[in-house]
Amino acid sequence: MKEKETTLKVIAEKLNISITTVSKALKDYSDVSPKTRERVLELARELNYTPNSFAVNLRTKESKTIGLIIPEVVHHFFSSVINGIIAEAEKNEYLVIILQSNESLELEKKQVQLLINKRVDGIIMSLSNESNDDDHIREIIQRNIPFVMFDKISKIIPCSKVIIDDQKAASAAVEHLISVGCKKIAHIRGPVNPQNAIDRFLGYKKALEKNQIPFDKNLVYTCVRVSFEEGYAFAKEICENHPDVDGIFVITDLVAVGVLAYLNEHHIKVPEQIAVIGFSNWFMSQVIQPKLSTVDQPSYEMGVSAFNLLLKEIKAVKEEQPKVIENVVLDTQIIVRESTKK
Amino acid sequence: MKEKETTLKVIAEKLNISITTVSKALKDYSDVSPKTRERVLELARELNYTPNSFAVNLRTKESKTIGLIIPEVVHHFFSSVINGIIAEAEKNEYLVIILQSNESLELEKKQVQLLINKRVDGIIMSLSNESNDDDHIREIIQRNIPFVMFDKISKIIPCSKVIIDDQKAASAAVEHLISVGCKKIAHIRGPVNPQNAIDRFLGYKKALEKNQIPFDKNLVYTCVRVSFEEGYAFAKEICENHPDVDGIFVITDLVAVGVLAYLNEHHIKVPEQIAVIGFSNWFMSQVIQPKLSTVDQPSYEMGVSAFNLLLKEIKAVKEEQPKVIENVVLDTQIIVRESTKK
DNA sequence: TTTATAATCGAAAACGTTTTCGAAATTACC
DNA sequence: GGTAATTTCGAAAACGTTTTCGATTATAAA
Repeated sequence: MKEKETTLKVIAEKLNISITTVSKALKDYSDVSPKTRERVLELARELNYTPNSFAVNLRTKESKTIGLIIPEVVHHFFSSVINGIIAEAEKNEYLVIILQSNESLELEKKQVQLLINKRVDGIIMSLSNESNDDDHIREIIQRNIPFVMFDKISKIIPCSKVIIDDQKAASAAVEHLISVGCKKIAHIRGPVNPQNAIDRFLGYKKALEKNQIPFDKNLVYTCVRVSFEEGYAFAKEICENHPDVDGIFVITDLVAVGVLAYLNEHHIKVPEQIAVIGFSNWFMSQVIQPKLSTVDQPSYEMGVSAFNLLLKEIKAVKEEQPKVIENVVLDTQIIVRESTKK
Repeated sequence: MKEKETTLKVIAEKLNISITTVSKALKDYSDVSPKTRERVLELARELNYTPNSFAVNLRTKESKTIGLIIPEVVHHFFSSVINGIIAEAEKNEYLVIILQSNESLELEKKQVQLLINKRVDGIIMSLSNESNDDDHIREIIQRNIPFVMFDKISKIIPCSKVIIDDQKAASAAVEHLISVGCKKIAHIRGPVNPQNAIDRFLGYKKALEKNQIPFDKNLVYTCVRVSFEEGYAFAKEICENHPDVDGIFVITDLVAVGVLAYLNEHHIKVPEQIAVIGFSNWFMSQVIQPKLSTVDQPSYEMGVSAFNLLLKEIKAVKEEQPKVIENVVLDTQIIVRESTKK
């Protein structure tokens, strides 16, 4: 036999008072006498009462749950962001539903629909490489659902964003290569679509210009999958076709590690013959040989501020205040390790 | 002015039919005429109707949402498991709320409560290192909430589990070290509490016995935080106090990478002087120097079967069938790389 | 004692859906 | 035409909570 759930009703019946009073007692309303409040609290504790969140959701029209869509979970950067988001969410008594788009626009669209249908209180998102300012994103805005983008954003969508200054960071990385004596610097860039790949490429170009190094489009290699293997393959191409390249700026550490693997295997000295700098400061980068120089991106903090921006929007929407769009740009930092220490 | 939500009621009013009929039309009940069904479907599409999940949850007493508690998100193994779980969940139209215990029992307890209060349809969990068969776990069982444990499990909790045979896998790893000629093998083990650390230790011991190598408790080092730094420090201790050790079996790759870092820095040849084998096959292991031998643990598949076990339980509970406890033991595989290839 | 004020309570509606069961309308059959 | 069988519909209850507003009771003031 199943014991029945403890609801306001059973408490009310046992105490011979109304459901209303029970509810008020539990929520510290002022119009319930200390005596009855005490009796209610005690019985509630005894019967292990927990409010039925389904009913609360329906009544209050909020679920204290947010949705998070990211391209990949198994990814040092993204899992760190997740970490920041769920930590901050928990502090504020929010739960986080995580979905993974696998870099597929189609999946991403489905997932946005899922979250809208679930009526989450807000959505945090980093776009897939295929995605830009598409209808599904616009629908979120249109429905006035609190919405924050981070990292892989779309510039033209009007919403709060948490990013780094990719262009500036990339410039700094390339200037670091120049400062250690590199004269001919290749760039292994990310896919054509994502804004941060574009910005890092622009940063690369700008740093060259600033230092009177001619830009050569043949020295730019474009990743499709942003993988270890691509790094390996492009390193091979660079060495075979441009033996005078003495520095490589790579879109992200994972790819840079592929580059190092090729260079190591072919006994090309890093950094003496070719200096390499990555991006994102994956954990891996500090344990490989040679240790990889990189750009540190505050991933955990990104998660924290993305959640806090979202929370602000959630509150604003609840109080029917006008929406405030806020952009947070977090600082990056060049981490110099062996791969550029000439 | 806010346009009001599309509900069954507004559709019903516009078509001058009852809410009941609208609901039935949308859910393909047989007792609604093709004509009215068509009218309903069309208007629903036009008004972009999506059922209010809060109301559905309340009515059906299920939310198509499960909870997942793990010790750490930023962890190659766990993020792979997450990947498997949310992929499989999505196929079955479930969403996943993820919580991170940070290896803290106290946090874990809070989170279990959170999920119970949220009334998720089921819970998947990997215990924190501090946790064992505690009250909060028992409460899940007691409330008859579908529940599956994986990886870090408690042997005495009666519930479905997805694990590997840690003891067997550890034995195989140690026997592999023996097969390449190691005579004196140290073990850097995990914390005292978790079952898998215990089992791997037992596997280590058993492999020694089987090969007539005397067990020496001084060659066993116990991690507390299971970190890179501990690997580094224990490697130092081993080299300084037991210079004749020629093989090390390490609880997990992260720690093993710390070991390799120390050995590399001190020009101790791996595997010639000391062979090293890790556990879990983190991505990192194939890109460091020397490439790390390890035990491959099918993390993605673990996630998939954990979800499927949970789904079975959810269905069983819904149909009020007796609970079936099922244990899935997945295969592991020794991956031989440079760190043991003598 | 009467009246006014404050403290305490509860009825009822609402949130939006699902489902049961009976009523009404249509069709089939003779 | 009437009756029976079938199709189509809708009223209403239920899920469990929150909140408004009016009613009742106890206390204070006159």
